[in-house]
Amino acid sequence: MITQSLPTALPPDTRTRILDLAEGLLLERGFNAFSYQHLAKELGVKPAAIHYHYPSKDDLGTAIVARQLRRLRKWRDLPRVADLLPVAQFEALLAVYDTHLGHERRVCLFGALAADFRTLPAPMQAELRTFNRELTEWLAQVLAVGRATGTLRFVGSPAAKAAQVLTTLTGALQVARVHDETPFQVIVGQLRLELLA
Amino acid sequence: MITQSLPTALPPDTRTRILDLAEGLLLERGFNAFSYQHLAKELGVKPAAIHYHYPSKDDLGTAIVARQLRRLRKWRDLPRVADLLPVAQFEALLAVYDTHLGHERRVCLFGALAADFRTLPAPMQAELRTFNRELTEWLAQVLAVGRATGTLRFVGSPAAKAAQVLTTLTGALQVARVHDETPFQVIVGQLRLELLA
DNA sequence: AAACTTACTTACTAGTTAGTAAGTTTAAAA
DNA sequence: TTTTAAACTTACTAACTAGTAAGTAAGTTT
Repeated sequence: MITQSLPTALPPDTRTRILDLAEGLLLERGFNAFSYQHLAKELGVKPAAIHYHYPSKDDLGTAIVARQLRRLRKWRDLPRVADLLPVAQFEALLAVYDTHLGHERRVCLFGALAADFRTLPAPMQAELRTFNRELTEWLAQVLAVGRATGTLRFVGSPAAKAAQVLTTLTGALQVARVHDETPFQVIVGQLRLELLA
Repeated sequence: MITQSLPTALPPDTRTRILDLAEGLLLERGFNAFSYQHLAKELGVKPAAIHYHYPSKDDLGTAIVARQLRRLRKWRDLPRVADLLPVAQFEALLAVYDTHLGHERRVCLFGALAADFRTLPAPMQAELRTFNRELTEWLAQVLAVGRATGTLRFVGSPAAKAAQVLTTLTGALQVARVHDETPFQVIVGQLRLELLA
């Protein structure tokens, strides 16, 4: 047996460890609920080390959103996603949201930042708008093809339905945080019931 | 013409002015984005005056949610709401969310607090859960009667549909904040299209 | 008139925040 | 071998945070 080595999972450097931890805290507790001190203590470095990699908290926040945007584009264009039939693409999207539940009931990026949106630095706002726009456009396309091929069923425009479905998923993760996983499963079940032809 | 005097709109006392301002800031910028200093400066009093009325920020936050819960119950039981037909009750609910758009594009209480939920004091968490549960139960009843009388149309259980619709409305106000009012109108239009028989 | 209450202000504490400047260690490059 | 650059630590600042304690002025009750 040959040792698997592509892609090699290198031990993440400090820069990445900061980003991972900050992203986790953002999605679990909100952007204003963690500080450079928290990050530093958890990572076993001094706060100034965080400033070395991300001079300001604005830079750190923007880096988090920018990375999520890169991930979205990469995921969307992956053959194992792009080549699926619309129904399977929709299920793949639901699986992503379902994953959040298993990770400390994280909300999605959009749901984590929307309420505090006006307190965010402008570059972060811009990245988040792009993130939401591209995801909505992708889903609209999936829905359009799905309806055209008779595997997905809905009334109205694909764009409107996409906006509605994504908004519902964002909210469903928030409800899961406030109560428990049950309402999330109920809401996703309702979405499937309505959409799958 | 007789001067209208019931209920008299007294100039609000400091206690109420604090609550009103804090609620506005909560819904416009998030719970962690305002301080006793902000409140005091805006109201022309000293921070200690706020502490006199609401000893801790936890107390203030809990008072905001508790008042919203009282308002919900009062609204729901108002004759001009309780006596409406289901379709009109649903439209009355949509009107409430629409009102938020006109007020600096405020999100709803639930949408403002869900992301930061774990950082909130326990009494605030409890009040918010009750708020969401009662609102969902109310809408489930409205939907059940609406479908039974043939004026509302949906598949699945009324409870599941109610959870889905409220979650969508919460998210729609958040999307409106991040982008503009357009996606909110699009999503609400989609809801009407699907639900109104 | 005396006692008490309400609604504050003044003055303070202790802790946290983001952020900076200067120095140190380590390893790679010239 | 010297130089250079990356990745930090140490030590600090200025501003802000919630919260407290003591005092005060005005009105209410007894």
